[in-house]
Amino acid sequence: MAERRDKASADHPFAYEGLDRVIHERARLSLLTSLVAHPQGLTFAALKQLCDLTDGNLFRHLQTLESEGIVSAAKTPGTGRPQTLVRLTAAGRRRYFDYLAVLETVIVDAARNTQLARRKPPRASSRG
Amino acid sequence: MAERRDKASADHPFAYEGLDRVIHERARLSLLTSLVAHPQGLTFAALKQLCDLTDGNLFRHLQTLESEGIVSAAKTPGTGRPQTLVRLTAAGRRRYFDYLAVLETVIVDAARNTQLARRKPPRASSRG
DNA sequence: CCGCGATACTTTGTATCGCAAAGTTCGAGC
DNA sequence: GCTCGAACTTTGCGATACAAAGTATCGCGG
Repeated sequence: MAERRDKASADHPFAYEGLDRVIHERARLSLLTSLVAHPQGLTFAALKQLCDLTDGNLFRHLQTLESEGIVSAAKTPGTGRPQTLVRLTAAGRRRYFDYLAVLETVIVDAARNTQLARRKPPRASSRG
Repeated sequence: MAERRDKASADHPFAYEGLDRVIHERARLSLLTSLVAHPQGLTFAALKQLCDLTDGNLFRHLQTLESEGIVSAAKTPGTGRPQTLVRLTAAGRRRYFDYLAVLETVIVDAARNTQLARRKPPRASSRG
């Protein structure tokens, strides 16, 4: 049941449509992996350092992620210098893990098919 | 020069600079995964079907991959309709697996860090 | 108090690149 | 011979990643 999208997968076994473009981008993948490791949130500067991004680059990607509801940016309301604290939302975390699952599929596919390939190409996907 | 990269990795643990932009693109990742599974090569039409790509799109990505020496495209020399047979080169296969290794690192990192995160966020602010 | 530099964030411009629609060539069928 | 269709190829548009430059605030020294 509920194999509607699997139908497409069956027709196009290597399409990997589940690879969200929003998350798949290297910089954003880095950011999200960082944030997963720090559920209490990370500052702008910390993210910049961890992911080796320039200011503008980081800002742009954070904007994208925030507009998608994947991260939330809260500015410290105190009188001191307002530092943005970036956190991963629940939906964002779920979406991230969903993406990771697809990545694992890619890796498993590659590994399994490589096994077959190394043994010998018996029949090259005759039917599916 | 190459050691500098490791140094950078140490400073920026989540940068994942090893994620080759050429391979990381979804369509090309699909193509390479397909080709890994079919060392005898695949035709233009087969790749189009497997990866669910349009003609122009497929052509463009094959161009990119070929110019990088990742795949080789050989046209059937027979008198019949010349069909391009695309194969993964040895260098391409190596590069692909190198990329996959980095992907695995991402997944492992995420999984490990998630373990810590799932235990519980002990204190909201890391440093006071 | 006022300038000076540093830090945190934002804006803007460019160059790249993914994507698909249209074009071209070749073979098969009528 | 002409048409239809499949296999490629070309072209143009739109999105976006990237970084350089700009703005605002804080802390320090005069």
